[in-house]
Order: sequence, then structure tokens, then C-alpha cells
Amino acid sequence: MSADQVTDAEIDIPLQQMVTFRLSRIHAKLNAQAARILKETAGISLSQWRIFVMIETHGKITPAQIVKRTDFDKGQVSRTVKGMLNEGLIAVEGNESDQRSHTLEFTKKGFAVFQLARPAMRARQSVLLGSLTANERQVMFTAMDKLELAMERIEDESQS
Amino acid sequence: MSADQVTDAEIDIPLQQMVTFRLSRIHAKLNAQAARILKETAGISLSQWRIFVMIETHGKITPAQIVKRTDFDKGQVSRTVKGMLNEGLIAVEGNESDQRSHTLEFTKKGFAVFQLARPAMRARQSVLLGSLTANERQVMFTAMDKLELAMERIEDESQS
DNA sequence: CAGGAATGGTTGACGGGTCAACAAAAAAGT
DNA sequence: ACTTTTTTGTTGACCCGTCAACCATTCCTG
Repeated sequence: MSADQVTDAEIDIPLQQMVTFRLSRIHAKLNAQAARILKETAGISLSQWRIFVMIETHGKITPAQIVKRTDFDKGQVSRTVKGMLNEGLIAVEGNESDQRSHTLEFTKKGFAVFQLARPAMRARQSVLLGSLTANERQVMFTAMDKLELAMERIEDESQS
Repeated sequence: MSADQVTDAEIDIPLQQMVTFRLSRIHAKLNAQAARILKETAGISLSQWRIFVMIETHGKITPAQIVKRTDFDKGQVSRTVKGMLNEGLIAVEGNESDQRSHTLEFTKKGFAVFQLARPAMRARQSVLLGSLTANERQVMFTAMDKLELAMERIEDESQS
């Protein structure tokens, strides 16, 4: 279907859209699917899952560090953390040397909930990555790198 | 191709995120950038731009056709169209054989506005596509195809 | 042709993402 | 020491995307 869709029309203008359109559509679908799985398996939101993953892979971590590593919006992190605290999914530990900051960590309940979602999320990831050849994976990542760089270039140009 | 193969560690946890995280981040950046350019050059929103593009590439077109071709949300199309009508950017033409439906088309003003944004959007697209080699572009598209198929597979599995 | 199903479109509600303003604390400059 | 700047986090406002309920019209089927 998409094979015979690559026509002149697409290369000129519409294909123009194809990059952003398709990325946007895939993103939407991935999001919706992940959200559904998370809700069904663990009753958490995608934002909460992402916070969990950050805590899991980096150990104790502060909101600011999460923002730096992921580019998530700081307001959203703040609100998500607040919600997770209310639900007892994570705990905070004050920082002695900096009164503003606090590190996040799992509660027992939070870790249990996290693990409820993990198998399905892992399985999904395996299917997604497994659908691509090693070469396709690699090219896709370098392509994404290049796209991000190109975006920065556009940003710079339009400011000068 | 044997450059760096995807290792267990990558498939395991952190890279797990990589596919969705990175897609999501790129999507967000692309969106924000496009929205900014559109606002600056033509004073329109991304949704409005997308409707314009659909009208431009397919001639007179109905909201339902747009939804089918793009997977946009039907509610959002409805609202965007409503807004564009209020601003005089598009016009509707009733359909004789179907009282529910109407086709969309440019107004003079709408087409002028559309063309205000086009150069910058085209330039941007050139930079984006130009940052990738032909091979990278091609692989990326097939990869996106495969990802969408894989998603459907996941959907089917989790329902059975 | 009557009644139910499907289609086209509108609307309200809700959650998520983004942005800007702000307060508190810490770091840096003088 | 004191002022200024930067960092950390919270909050409110706003827009966008998604979902579900709903009406009107058209299609389909007995």
C-alpha cells in the first residue's frame, strides 16, 4: 500500500509532509497503545511510567535530572511526581546540601506496580524492535540523529 | 551492518525507551518548530496548515476524506474547519447527493495565507530531507511501515 | 417501504503537553 | 557582605489530541 503510494505527487509537496505526517502518526499510535497497555496492566499513565523508568535506570534521581536527560517539560514532571506521591507510588528524600531539591525513589507499592507493567511493555518493545533488521534499526537511529541536528540548523538560520 | 549490533542490554531496558522516547521527542520538536514557523509566517496553526495541504493536494475534499487519508481525529478536523470558515480561509460547497457532506476549498484569502507559509515550510522540509541520504530516507520509510505493522500485530495479540 | 446499520459531522469532556510567571534557594560576581 | 544571576520546583493558563455521546442523513436489507 505504501509502496505504490510513492508517486510524484508525494515527492513534491505531500511527501514533504510524509516525514512529519508519518512520524506524527506513528507517535500517536505508539502513545495510544502504550497508554492502553499501562492502564490495563498497572493502572498508570504514560507519564508515570516514564518517571518509573527514569528512577529504575538511574537509581535515585531528582526531577531536574530527569528534565535534563529527557527534555520532558518541567511542569509536567512536577505534576506527575505530585500525583505519584499522592498514590504512594514513589517517595522523596530531601537533599541536605540543597533545600530545593529532593531525590525520587520507588516505594514497595510503586515497584510492585511498575513490575506489573513491565512484561507487557518489554514484550511490546521486543516486537517493535524485532520487526526491524539490525541494519534498519541502526539506520533509523542515525537518521533520527541527523533529523534532530537538521532541526537545530533550521532554528539557527531562522533566528539570524 | 555488523557495525554495532543491538545488544541485549539495549533491548532490555533503556533502549527499550529509545525507540518511543526518541520518536516522541523528535515529534515534539518537529511540531513545535512547524507551529512556530506557521505562526510567524502566516499566523495559522499546524492543524490549519494540514487542512490546507490536504485541500491543495487533493483539490476539493470533504472532511471525511481527510480523516480517512490521514487518520486525523474527526472532531479536530471539524473544529479546525469551523475556525477556518470563521476566518474566511476556506469555503464550503454543499453536496447535492449527500446533505450531510460538504467539500472544502480555498478562498482567495486562504490561498494567499497558505502561500505565505509555503516557502519557509518547503525550505524546512528540504533541510530535513536533505540531511538524510537517499538510502537513509528509504530505509527510514520502510522501517516506519514495519513499525506500524508491528503495532497492529501487538494490538491483535493483546486482544486475543 | 420500514427499520436497523452505517456514515458524516458536531459537540463536550478530559488528559497531556507547552509556556510563562513565580517563589525559594543556591551560586556567582563585585 | 550584598547584589545579581542561575537553578529547582510549583502553579495557572491555554491549546491540542483523543474519546465518547449524539444528531442527521443515507444505505442496506428483509
